[in-house]
Amino acid sequence: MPEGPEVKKIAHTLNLSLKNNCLGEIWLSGLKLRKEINTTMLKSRQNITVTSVDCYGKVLFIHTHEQPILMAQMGMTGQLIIEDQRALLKPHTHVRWQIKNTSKELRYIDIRRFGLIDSCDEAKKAQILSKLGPDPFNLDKAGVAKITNSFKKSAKSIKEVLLDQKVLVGVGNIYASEALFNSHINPYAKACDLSTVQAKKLIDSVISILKKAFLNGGTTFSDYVDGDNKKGKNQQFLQVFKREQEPCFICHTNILRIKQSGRSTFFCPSCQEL
DNA sequence: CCCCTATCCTGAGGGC
DNA sequence: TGCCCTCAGGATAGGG
Repeated sequence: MPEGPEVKKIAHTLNLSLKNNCLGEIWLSGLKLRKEINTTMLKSRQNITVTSVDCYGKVLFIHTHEQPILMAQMGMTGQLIIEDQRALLKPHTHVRWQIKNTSKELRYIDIRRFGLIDSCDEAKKAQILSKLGPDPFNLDKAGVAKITNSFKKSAKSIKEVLLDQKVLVGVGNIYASEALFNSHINPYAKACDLSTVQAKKLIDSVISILKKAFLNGGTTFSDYVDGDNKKGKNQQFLQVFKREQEPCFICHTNILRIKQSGRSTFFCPSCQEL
């Protein structure tokens, strides 16, 4: 569910409430997520102080005084929230960490169980990051060149390439459609056919759209909430996503929905002519 | 190597 | 009311 801006917002809010706090007793539902949770590892992580929470793309890291680092991926419906110990448990709560010397706990909730709770040491983390593309939230010239180069090497549609976390991180199904609309690029266009100017414009659109989404607290359609259980506001500002058969805000042509690799893409056939 | 599909899950919503 | 279908913000294994 959450894309880059949402995960970044979760990391940001969790960092504020977890930093310098100690994760205490842990409770597990016992159900399997995308992969089996390593119970032994998690139990060995009890009574460890959190130093910071951050993320790279859609992967969230809870750093602690000792390794390994806790790692979370939210999949489609994952939530990582701080709640009062006595607050009613949401259905599908799978992991709870008591936060020592407070009345709060950290909870992982995941309806569809496509997420992951795992751990890694610094070496494994570096290995994971090395397989991922540049981060639009922190892009330098080399990063832009790397992304442009990936576009040039792919005959797949630009929409599909934007979703590939090896090309760049943080773009999911919502922001792929939004970025293509913003840069007037047709989602069917082959990535390798983009001109240098188009590629540059698209990368700029991705950066501004992800940053704006983060500042708006993320996009909430059904489940997404940040670490404080707060919904986002960015859904109010979407231009094409989930607007099938509604008029384009620019030219009033009806927005179309198509399928690419089994996933919906929304675009304006007039503003984004092939 | 690339490309495509099926798959992991639950729940909401539409048509009949 | 219920049943069956499609759809959903992600990522990966496995076949061709």
